[in-house]
Amino acid sequence: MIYIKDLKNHVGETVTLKGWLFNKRSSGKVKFLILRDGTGYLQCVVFKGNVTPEVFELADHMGQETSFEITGKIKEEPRAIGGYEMDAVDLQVIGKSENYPITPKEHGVEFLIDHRHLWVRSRKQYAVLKIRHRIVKAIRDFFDERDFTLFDGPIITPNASEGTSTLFETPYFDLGKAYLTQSSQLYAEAGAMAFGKVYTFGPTFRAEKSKTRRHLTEFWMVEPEMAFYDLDDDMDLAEEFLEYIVQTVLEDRKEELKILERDTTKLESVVRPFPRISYDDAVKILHENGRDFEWGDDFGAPDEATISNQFDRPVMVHRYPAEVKAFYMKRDPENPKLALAVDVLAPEGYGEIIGGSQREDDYDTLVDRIKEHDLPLDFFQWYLDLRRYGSVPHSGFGLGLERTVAWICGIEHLREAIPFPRLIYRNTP
RNA sequence: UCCGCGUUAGCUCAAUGGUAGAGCAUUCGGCUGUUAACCGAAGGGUUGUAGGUUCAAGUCCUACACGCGGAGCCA
Repeated sequence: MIYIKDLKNHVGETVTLKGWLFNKRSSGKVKFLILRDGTGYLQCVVFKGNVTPEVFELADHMGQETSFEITGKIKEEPRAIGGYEMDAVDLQVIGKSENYPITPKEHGVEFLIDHRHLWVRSRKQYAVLKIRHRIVKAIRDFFDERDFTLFDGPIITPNASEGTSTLFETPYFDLGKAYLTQSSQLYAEAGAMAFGKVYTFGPTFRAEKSKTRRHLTEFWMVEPEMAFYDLDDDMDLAEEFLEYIVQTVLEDRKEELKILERDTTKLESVVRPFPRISYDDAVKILHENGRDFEWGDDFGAPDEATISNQFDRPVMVHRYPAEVKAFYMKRDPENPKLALAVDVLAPEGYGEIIGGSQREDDYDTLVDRIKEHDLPLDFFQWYLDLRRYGSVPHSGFGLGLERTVAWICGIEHLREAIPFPRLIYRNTP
């Protein structure tokens, strides 16, 4: 099987390619069929004199997205998309396509999501999902090369790590209710005590009634967890990690970034060191920019945008008021009102892409925190075991895959960053 | 849950309260180098639903449904 991406090795040869009709133009006795095969696009030229009358007639009646097999000689052609072109001598339809809904003109969001199963064939969606795949591979490579062990958490969980209000619920045989995971972090902590450095990578589920371009009910998250790392070590890793992902995509997915018309200078500046500012500094920035903000609150989306707009690369905001953060985060020994937490805010208003912290490693303190948050102590006995048997300082963070994809691709909405988005009012197709 | 905007041809959108149109798609015709090709023609509508005001409603009013954007919450 020969694919379009490999045509540079077949110049001058007569080859047979298989794919779908992306677009078609004609001019009297010459027809241009744009073939799409999942690896690229190729303009196939059908001259009336080069093919049988039947084939020429057939070329005229193929609808958009018809699947077909075409044979012809490959030549270099700077005028054509991709730089190569085929002079066709034969053509065969594999599966016909009539009245394909997604035409080469503009469409609205609702229509496109209704046809998501077809929309992924479009050039821009194709580019986004190719980049998503490269990001996933970069994530795995990064941790694998640094001696992290993949240690996935369960999807079905018995309890909430931070309360049950935002969880999807499902009946579970005689045990009553179970929930879909909203984070594998607690399980990753168990892994870190076994393997030293681990990461989990999988889908997570949030039943939050968020109806914005930055939210999905099902999204993918990668969560590294490291024994003997403090908050500074955690931030060092997060910054190296983001630089690696962005620079890898810049290097490896130039073609796709071009299709997306991404301003790559905004990505080229994503190199270490990233600015690190405390929550207090961030509040100062908000006040200097005329925002009404009270110390102790968590940042809203417009606040995050104001902060991240001060910098040309991701900014790490650390040491948040403990009250707005999760129970498992360790307090700052120098100021017990603060949690040793860090959020990484992406540039260009893409918001929080990483949330992390140093974890509470003291048994008694953790028990107090669980009680303060009115969480059921019974459920956390296994988690407390990690503090009973050889507890160590440890840290980790979670990176939202779709937000990272959206940021790197420069797309408006998270729904385009995953093949089949799940939103509060949509679970089809 | 709250706030704002929207719903007209298969799609994207027009239409002072007065005969519902255009581009794309489709079908037919023309063109030997097109790049979202172009040119000509044809078909295609219970204007989201239910009421109301008016001589007259796509347009004004009310309710509902659905969609989009945002807030809160979060990755």
